[in-house]
Amino acid sequence: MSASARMLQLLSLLQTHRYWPGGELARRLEVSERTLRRDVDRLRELGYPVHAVRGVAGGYQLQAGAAMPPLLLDDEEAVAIVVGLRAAAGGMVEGIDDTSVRALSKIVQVMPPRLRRRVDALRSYTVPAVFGSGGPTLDAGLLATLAQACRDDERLRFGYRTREGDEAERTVEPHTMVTVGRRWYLVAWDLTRHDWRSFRVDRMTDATATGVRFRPRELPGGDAAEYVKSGLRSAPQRHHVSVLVHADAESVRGRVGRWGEVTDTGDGSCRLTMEADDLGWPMFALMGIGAEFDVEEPAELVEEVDRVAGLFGRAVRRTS
Amino acid sequence: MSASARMLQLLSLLQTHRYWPGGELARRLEVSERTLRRDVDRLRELGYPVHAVRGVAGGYQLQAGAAMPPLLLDDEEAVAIVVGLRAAAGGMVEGIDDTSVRALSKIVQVMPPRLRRRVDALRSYTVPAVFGSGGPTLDAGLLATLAQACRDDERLRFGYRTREGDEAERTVEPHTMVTVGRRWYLVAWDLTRHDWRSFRVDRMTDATATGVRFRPRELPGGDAAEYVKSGLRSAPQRHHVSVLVHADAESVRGRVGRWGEVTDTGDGSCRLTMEADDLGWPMFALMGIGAEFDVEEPAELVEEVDRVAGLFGRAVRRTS
DNA sequence: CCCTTGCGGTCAGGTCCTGTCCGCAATCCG
DNA sequence: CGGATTGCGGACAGGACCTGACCGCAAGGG
Repeated sequence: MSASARMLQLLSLLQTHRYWPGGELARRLEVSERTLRRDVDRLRELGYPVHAVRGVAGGYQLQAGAAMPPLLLDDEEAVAIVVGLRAAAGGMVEGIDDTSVRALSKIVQVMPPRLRRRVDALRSYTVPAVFGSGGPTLDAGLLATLAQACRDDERLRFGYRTREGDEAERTVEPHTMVTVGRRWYLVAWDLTRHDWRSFRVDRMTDATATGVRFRPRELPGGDAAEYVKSGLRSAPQRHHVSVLVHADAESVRGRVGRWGEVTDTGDGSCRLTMEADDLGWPMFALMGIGAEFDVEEPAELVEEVDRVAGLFGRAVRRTS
Repeated sequence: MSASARMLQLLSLLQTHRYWPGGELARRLEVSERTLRRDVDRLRELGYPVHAVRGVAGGYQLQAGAAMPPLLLDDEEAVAIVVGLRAAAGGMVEGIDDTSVRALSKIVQVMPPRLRRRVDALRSYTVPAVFGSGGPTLDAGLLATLAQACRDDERLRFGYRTREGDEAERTVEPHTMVTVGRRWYLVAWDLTRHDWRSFRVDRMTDATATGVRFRPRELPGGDAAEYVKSGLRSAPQRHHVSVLVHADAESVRGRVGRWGEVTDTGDGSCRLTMEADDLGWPMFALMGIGAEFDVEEPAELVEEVDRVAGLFGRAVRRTS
C-alpha cells in the first residue's frame, strides 16, 4: 500500500475507535512500529491532533483540532447523515436551511448508488413538516440537485407549474437558491424567456441537470435574496400572530422553544408572538402549551381556533 | 507539501466543485500537470472514481463510487450535519436513531471547539420533539457522549434520578444504547451495585467519561435490547390509538405520513391507528387532518380532545 | 522498582516521486 | 474537415523521501 493510502486508512482507524495501541495499528497497516510513529507524526504535521498515551494501556487517539479532518464514514453513518440533513433542509430546523442543502448536495454527489437507495427507502419516515397542514412537502433530493447545479454552473431543465396552474418545461441557468420564510426559491436565468426569474421550488417537478455548463451571468443588483423578495410584492401572506397566554412565561418559553417570542406581561401571564405564513404552527403551539389563552391577532387565527374547537367538540359529543 | 497531503487536498478540491480543468488543479496544488495526472491515477487506484472529460472545457470530476470517500467538510457544513443529526437522534426521524447517534459521536469527537459552540448556539432552534407536551427533550450531546463511551469502553459517571425522584451519582461500564419506543436506554454494568442495569437517558444528568477504560463484560443473554424490554414489565404506558376519520384514506395518509396506519373503511372514511406513549402526537395528527372524526380508543384520548375543545372554545368566546 | 509503551535520533538501502519531453486520442468549434 | 484544446500515458534521470533496524530515553501503571 502506498504511503498516502496508508494515511487515509490510519485516519479512518483513528475515527472508529478512540484508543489504539501502537502495535495494533502497525499490524493493521502492515508496517513497522517505527513507520507508524512517522505516519502519526505526518498526520500531526498536517494539523490533525493525534494524542498519545504512554505506559500500559497507552495508545493513540484523534482529538478535536483546529479544522475538520476528512470524515471517513461507514455506510450506515452516511445514510443517517443524509436523512438528518434532509429533515433539516426540509425546514424542520431553523437557521441552517441553505447550509444543509449545500452539505447534502456534496454528500449525495459522491454517495454510492446503493446508499442512495437506502436513503430513499427511509424518505417518508421523516416527520411531515407541518404535520399535514399544507406544508409544501419539499423533496430534499430536488433541493440537492438544484444546489449542485448552482454550484457547478450546470444548466437545469424542469417542469414548472405557474400560479395559474399551467405546466410548462423550463430550461435555465441556475444562479442561487434563496429561502424566504419557509419557502425555497431558485433564482435563475430563463433561457426561453431570456430574462431573470425566480422559481418556487415546490412548484418544480423532475429537475435534471442537463450536463451543459455555462459561464455565470451577473445578476443585476447582485443580491439574489433581495431579488426574490422584491418579486414577492404579491404579499407573502405572513401572519403576525399575537396571543395572550395565561401561564407563566418560563414554562411557555420551554414549550415553544425558539418558535415564538415570549414576553412576560407580569401578572402570571405572557404574550406569545410568532411570524407564520401558515397558521398550522401557531395552532400546534397553542395545543402544546395547553393553557388558557386569548387570541389578539390575527382574526384568521380565531376562526381557526373556533374551527378546531367545533371539530373536537363534535367528536367528543359523538363518542359519548 | 507532501504527496499524502496533496492527495487529501485534491480530494477536497474535487468535492467542492464538480468540474476542474487539469491546469487549474495543477496550479492550486503547485505541481506539474503530469504529476497531477499521476495523483488522479493514484486516487483512482484507491477506489475513488475520478471521471475526466477531454476536449475544450474538459476537466476532472469526482463521481459516486463503490464506497464513501473521505468527506472534507467546511465549517458550516459540519455544523449543519451535526444539527441535522441531533434532530434525527432526538427522535424526529423514525428508523435511524441509533445510527445517527453513532455518526454524531464520531463527528463531535473530532470537531473543533469553535464549531461545537456554534452548534450549541443553534441547539434550541430545532423543533421541540412533541412541541412541548412533555417530550423528554433529549440532549443530543448527552447521547453522543454515551455512544462514544460505549464504543470506546470508557467508564461513565452521571447523576441519575430514579422513578421515585431520588438523585444519586452512578459510575458504570457502559455496554450498549437501546431505543425502545421513543425512549433511550443505556445498558451498563453498575460499579456500585455490581450488577447490570438499564438507565433511562432522559433521567441522566451531567454524564462524563472518566477516561478510564475497561475490558467489556459479557451481558447475560447477550441481547441488550431484550434486556431492556424485559426490565419494562412495569407497563410502558403505551396507548393503542384508533380513530375513525371521515375523510378519504388517501388524503389522510398524505397528512400523517408514516406516523400512523391508515386503513380504508370503504364509505369515504378511514381508520387511523397509531401507537403512542404520549397522546400529544395523535392530538397533533387529528388537528393536522382537520376532518371530522370519532375516537374509538383510548378513553384518555377522548378526554384530551374534550380538554382542548373546551380550551379553544373558551378562547374564542373570550375574544368575540 | 520494573514493565509496558510511546518518542525520536541515526543510518543505509532502495523505493517512488517529480519534472521534462514526447506522441497520441478525444472532444468541440468553426 | 482541420485546428485548438485538453486529457493520457510511456520513458528517463535525478533526487527526495520513505522504510526498517537499532538504539537509548521518557512517561505511566502497578
